[in-house]
Amino acid sequence: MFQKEQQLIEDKIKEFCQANDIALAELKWQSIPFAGEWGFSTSFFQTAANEAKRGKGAQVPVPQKAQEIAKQVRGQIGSVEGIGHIEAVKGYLNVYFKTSDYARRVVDETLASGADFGRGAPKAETVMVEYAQPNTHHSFHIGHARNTILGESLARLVEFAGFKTIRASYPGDLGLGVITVMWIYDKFYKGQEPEGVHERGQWLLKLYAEATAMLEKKENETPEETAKREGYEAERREMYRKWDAGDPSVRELWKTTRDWSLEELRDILAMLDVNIDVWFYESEVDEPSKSIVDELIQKGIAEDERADGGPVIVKIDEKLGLAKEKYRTAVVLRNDGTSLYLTKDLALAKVKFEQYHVDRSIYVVDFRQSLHFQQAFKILEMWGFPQAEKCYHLSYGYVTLPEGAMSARRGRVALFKEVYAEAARRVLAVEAEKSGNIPAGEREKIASQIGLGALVYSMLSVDNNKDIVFNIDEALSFDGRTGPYIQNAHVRANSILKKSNVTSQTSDVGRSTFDYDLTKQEIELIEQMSQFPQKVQQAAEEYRPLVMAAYAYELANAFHSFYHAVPVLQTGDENVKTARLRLVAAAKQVIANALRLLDIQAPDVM
RNA sequence: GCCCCCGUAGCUCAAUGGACAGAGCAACUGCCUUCUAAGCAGGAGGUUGUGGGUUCGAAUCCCGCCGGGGGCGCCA
Repeated sequence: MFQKEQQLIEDKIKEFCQANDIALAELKWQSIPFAGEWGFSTSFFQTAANEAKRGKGAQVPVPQKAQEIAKQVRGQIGSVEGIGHIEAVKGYLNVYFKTSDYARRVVDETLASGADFGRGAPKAETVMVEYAQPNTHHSFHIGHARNTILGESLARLVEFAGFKTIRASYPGDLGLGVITVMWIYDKFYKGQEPEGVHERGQWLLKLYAEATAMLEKKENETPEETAKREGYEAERREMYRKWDAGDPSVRELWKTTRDWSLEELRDILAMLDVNIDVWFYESEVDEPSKSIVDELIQKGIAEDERADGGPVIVKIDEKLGLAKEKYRTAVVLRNDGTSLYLTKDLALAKVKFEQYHVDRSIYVVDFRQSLHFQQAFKILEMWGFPQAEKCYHLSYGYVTLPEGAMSARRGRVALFKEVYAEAARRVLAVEAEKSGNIPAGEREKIASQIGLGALVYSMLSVDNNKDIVFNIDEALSFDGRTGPYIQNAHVRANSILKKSNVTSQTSDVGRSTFDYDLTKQEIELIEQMSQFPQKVQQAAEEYRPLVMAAYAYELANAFHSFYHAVPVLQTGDENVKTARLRLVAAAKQVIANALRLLDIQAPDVM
């Protein structure tokens, strides 16, 4: 936001150092950690170290030398438009803005840009973010929710940072797990169908758990039990074979049950305000992936061991001549000719780049699949796929329950839908006592916004590579560093504006000059607001919604402090009141923008 | 055996080469006849798992060790 001044000073520093034969290191600008005044700073430690290496002032310790240089530089800069004063402290050069100018610029720019405040300049690249890849014939649990929330927030960040963005979902609609559910349904539950989208979806999960129990080898099985289990297993394999061969009745059963799951998935994505642009399905890349395997065999990359009862494999390490195992050997086709997860990802990459013309492809998938993606991307490279290096696996930690890993087979899962309902229930209980003024009809909607805000924030305020132990009381907490805390700041800002008959949309409350003595709370708030654009870029570049989540809290925190300490409507001075109203409108806007990037709703009342 | 991730306050997490390692929760002290107390203000809490190394400077980078988790030929 203040590149012009920064550039000007940078030029002056360079000029000075050149004239005085000082080996200036690259200038890294950062904000000054102390609150109270705005500015930016740079240090001269590296430059001082450079000088020491050249034998100049070798006796002087680096920090002291850095301070000397900072002092000299400071003396040379003179006055710069918009800059109040400049200090040399502890080896740093601190450049301070004129308070009233800075405040006015931040507030004016925020109100002028509105929902676009912080948006990055358009960039030429198109980025595809693939997330929301639950398996069908299961139900959507809290682990899928983390994946979806992370992917959605990332997509919003990348898009807002200026990239053309395509959101892709890739449900796993085939494989042994899917067939397992179909097998038990066909054998024991044929014709049954629970009422309700979610009931039906969740029922399939129960069938899966039941089927797995039947098919699992038990200790101390009687010969009869073993025979029965082996019979079931043969039936399941046979069904898979029939699916693969395109048997009409099996395909029909598959289509029906698959739709049940997909309906549930679409409903959940709507709750999360996720709008997928492109739907890929494993079943659609199944056939194309097999021809890729043929090609791999022809090119001598893959080895076909099917004649000896083996699968088709790629000995990646061996082909690359690696001494240590790294990529290992990957199976790309079963001995019965059916494809695998890995096989399908080869075909999917091709579709993404060739059909959708993306420049970069991000796969949001938990860290346990790291080897899978390393293998997939490496095989693509060996195959001669030029965009292999543009594929990036965004790995994140997985979600477990306090009692251990979630397990669909054991029926030990925290279903998203149930957590969501519980969240809304808890908010409603709080609303009953605190929000008497909200009409009953509106309360429910707000309750789900706040409840979801808590849940979403708890997922995004942990860095990607950290596992989450899902504790419902912590995830749905409304106090402290939480989603509702940030939403509440938005609500309070709105409350002031409402009482003054000003909204952020009609921000026309007259011009303001901020030429009075600003309180430290106002200064801190404006400081936070001004950082939003760079936080957007950082979060998008690092693929880390956490950066935005942490920022949103800091911003809300600054607003709450301001709200408490600084009167707005009660201010006597009209000029001050006008300026503060504009500040509140601007702050509300930035909070809303930040929440939007986190896929959290910003209600006006709560 | 090989590879990946994690280890920071009692607990959950920030800080990714720079200024005194910061928040929240829990516990403690104050603040609602004043724009919503889902809030604010304050004190307390640390040998950043451990031993070396690189650097003017390391929670951060490199090597070793310890502890926890995950992955490693026909699951997804």
